[in-house]
Amino acid sequence: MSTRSASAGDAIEPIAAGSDGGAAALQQLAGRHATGYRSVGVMVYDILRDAILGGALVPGQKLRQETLAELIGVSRLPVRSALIQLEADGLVEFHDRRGAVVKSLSPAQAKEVYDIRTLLEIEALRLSMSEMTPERVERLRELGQIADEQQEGADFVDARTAFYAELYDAERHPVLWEMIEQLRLKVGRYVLGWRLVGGAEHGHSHEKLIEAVAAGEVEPAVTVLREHLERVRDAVLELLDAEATAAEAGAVSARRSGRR
Amino acid sequence: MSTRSASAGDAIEPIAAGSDGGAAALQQLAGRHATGYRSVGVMVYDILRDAILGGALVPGQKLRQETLAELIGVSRLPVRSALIQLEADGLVEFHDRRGAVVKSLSPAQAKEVYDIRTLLEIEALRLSMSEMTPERVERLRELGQIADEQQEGADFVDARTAFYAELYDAERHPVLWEMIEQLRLKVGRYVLGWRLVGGAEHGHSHEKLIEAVAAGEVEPAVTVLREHLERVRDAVLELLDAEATAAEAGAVSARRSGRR
DNA sequence: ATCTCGGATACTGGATCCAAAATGCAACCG
DNA sequence: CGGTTGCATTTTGGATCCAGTATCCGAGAT
Repeated sequence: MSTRSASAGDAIEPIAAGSDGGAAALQQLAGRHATGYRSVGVMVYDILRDAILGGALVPGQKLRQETLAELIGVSRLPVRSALIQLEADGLVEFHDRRGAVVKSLSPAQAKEVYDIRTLLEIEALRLSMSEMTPERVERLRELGQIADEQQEGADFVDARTAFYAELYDAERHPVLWEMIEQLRLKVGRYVLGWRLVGGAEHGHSHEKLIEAVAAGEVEPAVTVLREHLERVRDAVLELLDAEATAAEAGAVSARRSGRR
Repeated sequence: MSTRSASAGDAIEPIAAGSDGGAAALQQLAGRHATGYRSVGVMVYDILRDAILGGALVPGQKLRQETLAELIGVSRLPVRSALIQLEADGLVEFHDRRGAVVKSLSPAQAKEVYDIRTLLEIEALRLSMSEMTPERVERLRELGQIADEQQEGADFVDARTAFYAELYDAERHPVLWEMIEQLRLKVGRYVLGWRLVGGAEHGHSHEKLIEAVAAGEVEPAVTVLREHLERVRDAVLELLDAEATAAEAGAVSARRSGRR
């Protein structure tokens, strides 16, 4: 039940989050998700996804199917299903016969993600504003309010998602919305980290955006959105650099203290 | 060959091509892919992907795991893996306890796909052209030549993919390239159908595009690309309309002939 | 003493087996 | 005669079991 046998495999672990590799956090996540799921596979998917996004499983960490299965309390099979889905989402990576690891994002890739998001989200905003209604503006205000109140990981993500789904009119543009969601997922883990550091004055741009949208002023709204994305992008890139240096330092200290 | 004859004969027929639902074509595909795969799961994925793109499995068709497993000659487990991956690609759709069906694209969604592709591919072209080299132009000419020679289903897709990967500098922009690939996959099945109907004068725009790229004329190249995508989009939308009406007629005839 | 080769161990990937849920048919009741 | 409910069949989804392969450690040879 515990992770005693896991110590053998920890040697390769490049970035050590904790000594347990996030096992405790993973079990807590499993507990939160335990209630009333239709299929175990998607439950495991949600758990692992939240674990990666929440930082319990860090980039580069190897994911042993049996360990994960035991921690969550299911068989290895739904774990495999979940890992396959996560691979398609770009969150984990399979090495041929050596299992799966949490995929890490290079700074260049992160920049790409935000540049594409800028392109797509501005397009989505333009399309959405061309068919804006007072009802949607009202709903947008509510959702923005809710989003700003949430502080915690999973709820925060959900609230923000709901807000942007309404802003971009996800109903009417499902493919575009799906693309945007995919990109947001790829950087989700880093955005959460950023939120914890310096996302306080964040709500202000939300408000400016909503007001521009409500007034029907397309170009100002686009500008606010673009600047917001650029600000987040720069923050994420900064955080990535910090992590890279930290990983370097961690590798050095691990080499010193670790097995020869 | 096998895929071509299958799609040529039954391309218009939307549901249940014959009574076997593309079983024969699927078995032949399985034979082609049978040699030397590292993992059975990805083999099944490739087979099913080619089957859907080639038209052997038509939109709306239900995919029974056991049937597919028997046809390909493997167990149900790798079939499940493949179906999960295909779901992530947006090619199939899971209904809760009722199995998977081949996803169909509504005309509105197809239009979305092409609008987003226009956005992304023009961006990719601009980025790529800002760092174009004579070597890449040369390679582009070769790949364009190869692509125009291929007529058959799978090779045709591969050749085109290689060409665009070089054109958009996929190496240097992996995320952007992945997005474009995803979108191309979603409409792949319809593009193949279109290719068979009226894609003859298609190579000409390729040449114009290459020449503009070689000359470093960005805006002309962008225009050629945009017009090309719009032309393909319109053709696909036309084909989708034709399929929709054919489906209607097919449903009527099936009702007349009496199902059981 | 170090490098290489061979065996043992452990992990992933696949197959078979089992249970749970949904659908369709049939029978019974209103 | 029609509707509703219950049972049986079908099919997905999960667990356990098995085999192939890669990694790691130790022993032997140079």
